[in-house]
Amino acid sequence: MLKLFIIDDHQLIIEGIHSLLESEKEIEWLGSAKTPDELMQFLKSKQPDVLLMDINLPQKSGLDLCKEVKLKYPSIRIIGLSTSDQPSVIRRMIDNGASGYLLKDASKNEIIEALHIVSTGKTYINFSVAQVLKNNMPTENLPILTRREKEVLEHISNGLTNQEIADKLFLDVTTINSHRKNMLTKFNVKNTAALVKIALSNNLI
Amino acid sequence: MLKLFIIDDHQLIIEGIHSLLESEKEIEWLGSAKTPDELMQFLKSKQPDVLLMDINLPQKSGLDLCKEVKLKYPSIRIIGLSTSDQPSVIRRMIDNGASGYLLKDASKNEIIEALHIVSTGKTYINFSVAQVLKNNMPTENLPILTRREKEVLEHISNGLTNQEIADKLFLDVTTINSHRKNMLTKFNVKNTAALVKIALSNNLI
DNA sequence: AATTTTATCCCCTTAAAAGGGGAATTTAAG
DNA sequence: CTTAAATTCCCCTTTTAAGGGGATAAAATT
Repeated sequence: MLKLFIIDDHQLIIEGIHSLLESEKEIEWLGSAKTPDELMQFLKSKQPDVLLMDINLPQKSGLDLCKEVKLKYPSIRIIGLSTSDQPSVIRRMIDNGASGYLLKDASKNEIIEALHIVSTGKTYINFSVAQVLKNNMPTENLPILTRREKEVLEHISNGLTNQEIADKLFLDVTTINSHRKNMLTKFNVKNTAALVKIALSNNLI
Repeated sequence: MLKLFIIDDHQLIIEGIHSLLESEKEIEWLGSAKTPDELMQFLKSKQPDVLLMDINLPQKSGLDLCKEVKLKYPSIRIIGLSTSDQPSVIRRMIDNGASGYLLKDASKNEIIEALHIVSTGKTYINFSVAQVLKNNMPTENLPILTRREKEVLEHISNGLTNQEIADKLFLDVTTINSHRKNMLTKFNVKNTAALVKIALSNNLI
């Protein structure tokens, strides 16, 4: 009996997967959560064998949540679930302790297969996901934004100037300027417009 | 008996909804499509009463597809389905002939309710969608970018300076600067970072 | 045919960001 | 504990964008 729990902010997907797996005798549906808080609350009392996790959660990034869950409950296997097929995200998800990755265009059989493989401790990568990863092995090393940088970048993308951001965060203008320059260097771009574009199209903010 | 067809590029959602509605006796599942071509092919032979349509299709925008289907088969009721809750998209979807709109965080019951309401010719708007619309009634009229502006903005988002864009398009720097300033005015933002963000998150470039 | 939008070019001024350094303290990681 | 990374602050100069005007010709709409 494979105990399964799912976290996704979309009710439809939760119900859909539930309904899809209902007929599977060897899968036990432990329940679902729509927010990270709900999930962590549930895990206190009961732990699934496998956790299906949508990585595009509104409140918290799946990356962070994955790390958090793995830290507290190392025995839980996590399968990332998403529509996006950005290699960087997939790779980072695996780095953060996920045992597998499924795109939402997977079929019922693929999910079931993934659940079983993962529950035995192996890693499952969807075929199409594997393709994406393979084609991007050499390239695609996205810089990592620190917490502060992310915060600053968010304000930048909302049109605030260095001075305004500084006021808002109770910091010096030069500090904000430093962060800004650091990010430009990190991403190897030469102005804010390009920075915002890269960050947005990689879901970094 | 309500004949239902669904188009969505995600297998999981198709199967999920199918499984979800299987037990509903008054709903007849006609089938599903993953691409606009498949859909149009199917419609030649058979027409559903209600068509559930994901508006974030990779090939073609749901907006256009909706218009196309409605033109050829006016009797088919269309319900837009998406994760996004951008008021502009929802409104344009309705403008293009959709009879309803569901967010993917709707529940089973909401879907069933929507299907029935829509099939009688009425319009169904999800509660949360309605909220979004209401809060954006007066505002939310996205400016329209001209061909040239779009071209310039694309270069801006790639990090080119006015001078570089001017060189590339064989124009004067002041021209590019004019376009830039026009766009800032149009979108009511005060710098390029915010401009790029708005444009990207509304798929304008 | 008349009007509005688009696209182009021009002026000048100010504000802000980018570029190029350096350095001190926290905080996190090995 | 020791090292590395993150966060903070500072200097200075140059480049670029933003703000506030205006003008003209070509398209596109009405």
